[in-house]
Amino acid sequence: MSRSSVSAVPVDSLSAEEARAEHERLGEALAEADRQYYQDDAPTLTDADYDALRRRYEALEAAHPALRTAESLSERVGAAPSGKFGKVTHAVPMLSLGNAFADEEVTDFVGRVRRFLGLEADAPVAMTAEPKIDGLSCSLRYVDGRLAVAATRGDGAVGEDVTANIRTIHEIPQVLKGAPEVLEVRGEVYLSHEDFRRINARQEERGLPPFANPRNAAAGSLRQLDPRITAERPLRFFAYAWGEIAPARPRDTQSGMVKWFDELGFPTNPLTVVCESAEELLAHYRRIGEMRATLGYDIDGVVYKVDDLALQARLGFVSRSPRWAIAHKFAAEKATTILDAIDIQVGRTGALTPVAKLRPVTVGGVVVSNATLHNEDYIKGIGTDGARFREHDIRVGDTVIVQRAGDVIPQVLDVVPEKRPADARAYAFPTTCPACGSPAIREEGEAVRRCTGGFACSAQALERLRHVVSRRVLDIEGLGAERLPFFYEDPDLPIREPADIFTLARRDQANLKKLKDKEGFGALSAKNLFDAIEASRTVPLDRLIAALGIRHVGETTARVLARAYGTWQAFHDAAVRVAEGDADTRHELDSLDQIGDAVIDALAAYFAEPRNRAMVERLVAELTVQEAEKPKSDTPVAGKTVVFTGSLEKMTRDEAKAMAERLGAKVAGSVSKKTDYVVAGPGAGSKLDKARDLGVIVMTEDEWFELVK
DNA sequence: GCGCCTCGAGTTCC
DNA sequence: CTCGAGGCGC
Repeated sequence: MSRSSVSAVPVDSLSAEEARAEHERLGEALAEADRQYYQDDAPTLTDADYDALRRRYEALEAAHPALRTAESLSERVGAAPSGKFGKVTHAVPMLSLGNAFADEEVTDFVGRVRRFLGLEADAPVAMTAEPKIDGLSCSLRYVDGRLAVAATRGDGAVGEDVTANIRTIHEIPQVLKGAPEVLEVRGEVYLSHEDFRRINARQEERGLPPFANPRNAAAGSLRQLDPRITAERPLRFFAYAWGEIAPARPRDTQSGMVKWFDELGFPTNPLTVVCESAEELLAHYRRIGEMRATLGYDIDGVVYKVDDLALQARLGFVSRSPRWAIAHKFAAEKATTILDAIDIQVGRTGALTPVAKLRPVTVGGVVVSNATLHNEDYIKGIGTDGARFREHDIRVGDTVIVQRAGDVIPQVLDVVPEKRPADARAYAFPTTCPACGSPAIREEGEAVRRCTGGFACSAQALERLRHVVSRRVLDIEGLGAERLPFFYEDPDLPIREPADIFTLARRDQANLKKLKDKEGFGALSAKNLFDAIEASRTVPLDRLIAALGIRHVGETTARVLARAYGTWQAFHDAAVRVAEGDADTRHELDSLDQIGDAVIDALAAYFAEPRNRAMVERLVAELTVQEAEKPKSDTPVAGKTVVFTGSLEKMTRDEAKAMAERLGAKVAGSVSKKTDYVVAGPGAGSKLDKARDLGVIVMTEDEWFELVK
């Protein structure tokens, strides 16, 4: 049999061994064909032959699910960055939006915007309202009017290069007339209901499994390695946002920008309107809700944005999402099913989290079989659920109501008491760790029960490693949740602590290249893994601090610490000092924004433990740590610590803080001997007195503006 | 001391 | 995405 011919033996009549052999052979042939097609640009197979191979390969996996491993080609195509799509760093990050479900949250949002801007409670603020399309967000970069790069959202900072696939979308112009030198248009790629049905019919004709919903089909189509497949899928696009624009943005409102996109030839959503109050926004929300079923494409809510771009700039961002926009989601679809069991998972901090194992049920187009139960009290029904007191206690065997929160995360909402089996017993939450058997205790006043096993608990160790390699921390491609347990257990090349990741290649050399001979590993995947690890060896200080996994020190707090200390050595020394009980250092940390006793205690406890310190030393010895992005140093207030107090009249407190930080100053909450300036509005009290006692410079808002001008 | 806001730590499915 | 809790303003 030649490599490119396809066996006619029905896949389900093959033995497991025969199937495995054929699967492997086809995988190699397909990989080779891909290489020729993409790299050498010289295909040796016709499209039809390639498709036949591919279909046989997938049919084998369908009949023999054991073949569908992380190494499988079909997994590599829809899954995480496979190395086949290039990475694209967004010039301006693509952020996510905050959510609202109840009308009240929308009113709150509008109130928050007004308050932040210092407007009267009933002052009109122009806001746009537009349907929230349920597809994939994409950023299209045009240089000199030609489509240059198209990227998926990714983690918001770095996405995947899907330019070739985007070029197959007819609705997206390849060339723009009268566009600025650089223009990034952002919007949603989606599939209409009609086209979705057509694609699924074709999938079935070809004996392939149908897509669960239009969004999955759109995602699968956009992330095809083969643009010829994408071209068969009539994807559509709506433009609603932008990234970099140079030399200048031509309009000064959100609605004006969308109109401009329309003039440039992009599809824009016809249901976009400008409103002036929360009531008008809600009225439009209801109008769109009524039209939902007849729109012909999926939407999952309505997005509201402050229209004036100057106001958007003043409002700025909160951590990951803009303060000037919110997504008002439609109520999630609910379903009932039976709770078969309650599993306990152990997190990296030792937290025991109960997970509901459900009789599989379709909710919102996806089959759900697991759902979080949050904690011990949630199962008992202690506490409140919004306005209403929860009275359920959740028992194994119960019929439960499930929804996908924000249409994503499955959640057990309630039980149906009438359907409770007579023999159902109240759930007894374990008091020992299911992984290591150590006692699991609940601290006074805490909701979570934690395993006390610490270093002895393998579940915790594994979760800590998982945290280290995760995307928001060291982001090591090819060493994800799937592979880590395999390395953790491995007798030859174990990864038991973070430093082990970076010594892996060395140890492998010493062991005569064992990795590539391991099951599921080839020479290529071993090399890819080593390359990814090498690429992560240089880390920004904030990510390193986040990687330590200190309680209460996540992404944001790590960044605060990194900026405050600048270098690993400075941070490390401060942490050691505070662990030794140094009061000055404690005070210095306390003066940092958002850092208080709980964070300092956690930091001190971590560095007081010799095993942690040794582990960290070993890790840092393997890394090149980049100094933290220096705050601006060329402004009059750079490096100074400022405290705002009293009622500010020229700017809101948040604006004042954002402004000072932009200029490289640190904003502290309380006055200390480290404070350089106190900016006092009318009605300032004890902080002003303290500033005078300490001889700190006190100024008015006007004097502050004069200083920073 | 209370209440608001933000962050961290947990979670699912593709 | 949600919940709980820390930080901080009032």
